[in-house]
Amino acid sequence: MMIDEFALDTVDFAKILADQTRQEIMALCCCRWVSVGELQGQLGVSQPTVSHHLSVLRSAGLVLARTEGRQVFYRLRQEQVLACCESLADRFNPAPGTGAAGEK
Amino acid sequence: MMIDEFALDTVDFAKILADQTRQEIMALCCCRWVSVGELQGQLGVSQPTVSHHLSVLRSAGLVLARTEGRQVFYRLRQEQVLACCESLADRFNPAPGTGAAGEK
DNA sequence: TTGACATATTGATGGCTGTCGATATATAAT
DNA sequence: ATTATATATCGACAGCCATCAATATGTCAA
Repeated sequence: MMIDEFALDTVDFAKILADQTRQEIMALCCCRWVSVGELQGQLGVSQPTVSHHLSVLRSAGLVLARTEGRQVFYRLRQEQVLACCESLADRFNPAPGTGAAGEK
Repeated sequence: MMIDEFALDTVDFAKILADQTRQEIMALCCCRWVSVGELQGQLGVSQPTVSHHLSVLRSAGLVLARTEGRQVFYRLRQEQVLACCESLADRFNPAPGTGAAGEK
């Protein structure tokens, strides 16, 4: 149960988060569709840089993309992100409740 | 409320987690005191490397250190780690209830 | 088709950092 | 004091990656 297509490794997930610009992009497209242009406007970086980060996020399955006309809108896959955050937290939590039998 | 000495920035926190060896160290000293030597034994890296990572974790306030004789024992500050994980998750959660006034 | 606009890709570069060997520091034992 | 053990620090190096300028690709308008 609770197994999505493929979950991100906790280290890979952290590596993706380990960048200021990328976290800002994630926050900006959190609960709404945002175009690349608007992202570039908000952040202070070049357009190729924005595309690069979006490519990373897309490869990791952390954003969805929707093309409309000549622009592309992105949106954060919040469930995936939160699931990864939970995996992280779990790694540093003693696991008394894995669903197995002999609970303490 | 809920303001600890100083909380880690979400980006800085992610950067600290963005390394395989460091996450392993954190997991190894999660709920117990572990010496540098034992860490080195478990991981496949040199002793200076272990010390380096511990230094990073110590500077970030994510581990406690206790010297005993000639060895030093480290232990993860789980509360800090979990608090940072929560900060991360919060960043990608719409915040309808921050306690502030003008909710949407 | 031509031109304007939006995004993606390529290639190059500079900075950061994880790693190690060598060495320093500190403590315990003889 | 000397030696052995445990950890920390230093210096150097290699690999990774965020960034940009230039260019390619794709789409709409005229």
